[in-house]
Amino acid sequence: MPELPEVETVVRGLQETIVGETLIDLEIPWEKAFSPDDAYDSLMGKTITTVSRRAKFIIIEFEKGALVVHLRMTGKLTPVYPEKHVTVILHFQSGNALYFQDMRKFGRMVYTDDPQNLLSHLGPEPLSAEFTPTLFWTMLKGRKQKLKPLLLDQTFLAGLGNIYVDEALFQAGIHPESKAGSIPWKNIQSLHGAIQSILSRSIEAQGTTILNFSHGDNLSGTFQTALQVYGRKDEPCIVCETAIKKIKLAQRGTHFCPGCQRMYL
DNA sequence: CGGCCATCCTGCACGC
DNA sequence: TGCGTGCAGGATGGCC
Repeated sequence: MPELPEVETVVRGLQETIVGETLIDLEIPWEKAFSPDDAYDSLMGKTITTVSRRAKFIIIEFEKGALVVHLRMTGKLTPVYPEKHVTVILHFQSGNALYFQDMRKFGRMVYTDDPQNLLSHLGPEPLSAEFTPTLFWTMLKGRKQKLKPLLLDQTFLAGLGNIYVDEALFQAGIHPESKAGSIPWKNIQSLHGAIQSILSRSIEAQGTTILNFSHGDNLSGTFQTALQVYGRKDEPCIVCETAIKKIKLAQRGTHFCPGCQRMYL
């Protein structure tokens, strides 16, 4: 499933392939994937000027207006025609096309005149200069909820997904059920560092990073080898050999080491 | 406010 | 072998 680093990789690819393309047709085989349904006239004949990312959203900007895309679990944007699960197709004047393929059909593409406003509810970017340990401390201060659900809240911090939250909390030695406002300054610094290093290492590993854990899907690539708790239920912790525990937290599978990750209450 | 839950989807694992 | 059941998850919205 695409997390922030995968989305960043997709965006970098699109910057090379679709900027300058002019839209001449729009096909929507799966209607729920696209909104609003009267966007056709606004988009036709428009040329793509930039492609960027905000959290896990892809922003495809035209001369006027933008398509904002969220891949959710299984979405892909590809210039190569996929046989199955195509939800939206952009046809360009050049003869090229961009296919939105999405097996589970959770992904969405929205046309908007004002992408900034559409995404204004999002919290800070975890890799931005703005997101400092001091800011993180301010954000956590006084918060009473459990740490992991808060870290997954995109209005709190934008871009972290389930897998990387588990990994960051392990790396920082903090129990996912800790009370957010009770984390000591030193450990906030550790967590901040863990979040940034995991995300940036994963971006570096991009070409080969495939984090699709849904059951039988094979993990290929390099970053999987860096996963220390996610998907390792009952296996020994790589640090202390305690069996990795899996619980349900905020409706999400949550992996942690009871030996290494301390609970702050 | 915090913590639940359902919803959307499909493919795969598992048990019988 | 084959079938039914349950699980996985990002984000939103509703409920208590």
